[in-house]
Amino acid sequence: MPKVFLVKRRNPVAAIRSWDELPDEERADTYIPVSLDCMLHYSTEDYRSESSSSSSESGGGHGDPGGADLCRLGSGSAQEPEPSDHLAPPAAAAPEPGTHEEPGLHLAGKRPTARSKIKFTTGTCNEATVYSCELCGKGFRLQRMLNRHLKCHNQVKRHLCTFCGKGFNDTFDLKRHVRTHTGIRPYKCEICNKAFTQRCSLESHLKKIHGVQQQYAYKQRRDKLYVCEDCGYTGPTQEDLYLHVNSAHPGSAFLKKTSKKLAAILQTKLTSVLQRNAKLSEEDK
DNA sequence: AGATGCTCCGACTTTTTG
DNA sequence: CAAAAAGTCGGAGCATCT
Repeated sequence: MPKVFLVKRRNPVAAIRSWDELPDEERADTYIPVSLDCMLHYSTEDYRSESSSSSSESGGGHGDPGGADLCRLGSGSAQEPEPSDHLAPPAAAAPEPGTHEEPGLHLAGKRPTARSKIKFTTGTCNEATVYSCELCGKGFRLQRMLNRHLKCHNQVKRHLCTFCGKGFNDTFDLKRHVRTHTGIRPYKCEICNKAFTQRCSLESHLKKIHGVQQQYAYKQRRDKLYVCEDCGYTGPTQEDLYLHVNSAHPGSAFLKKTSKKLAAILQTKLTSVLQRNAKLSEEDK
């Protein structure tokens, strides 16, 4: 099966550099507001049959599936996922794929074949409430986790790449993807200067090529890297990045997105720095 | 105030390409 | 086989809604 999601070429039409500047309706006209309907029409079997017959279209779009309506709520011990139940053949009422009018389905590609990697998270929380997915039986401790998981089953994706049109469920996924278009590679190997878009790629490179094993405890947070998605600049702190963007990319969406609280703090620091610099330059005269 | 949604990021993983 | 790209989940912070 050809790899359908690899970015091969840049869409010459897409000239918009920053997707964040787009309103929701433009960056994702395929977005379907939270509603149960779209998912009730979409059984697992439909999903699978579509997957198997999927064209070479890219990952296509998911949309908000409608949250808790699709979950079964129960205790962890009494509510084990029942995959066979969830994977049962589609209800007869289920429409032919593509027959129900789902806005944006024209853009929504077919989901790739179901992956084998299934992580069941219900096993360790017997006493806790578990929200389980009606489609695949996965369980989640938090409803918001289930809600997000449900997006994986949906064909409509909210976040579209302005370069190639590929859709993603998560803004971060889109951000990560866009780096393949912009060429920004924040993670550099200090030994050979080779750069990577993802930290795991760098760590894999370090281990396999240079035999350098990163010493991180399980789930230990690495030093966060603050990346300017406009030019690839990386800074050690958010303040550092803010200062950079403020001076180098005044119109950047990053500045608009920075929360007011944080922006106020950073702006105060920035102002004091500027004042100090001005004072120093005056003293030099 | 609590619930919920959105966003962000790390982490682990798989799949495909060259 | 290494690298690239992507799928997905855990967790957290913030904003908005009820």
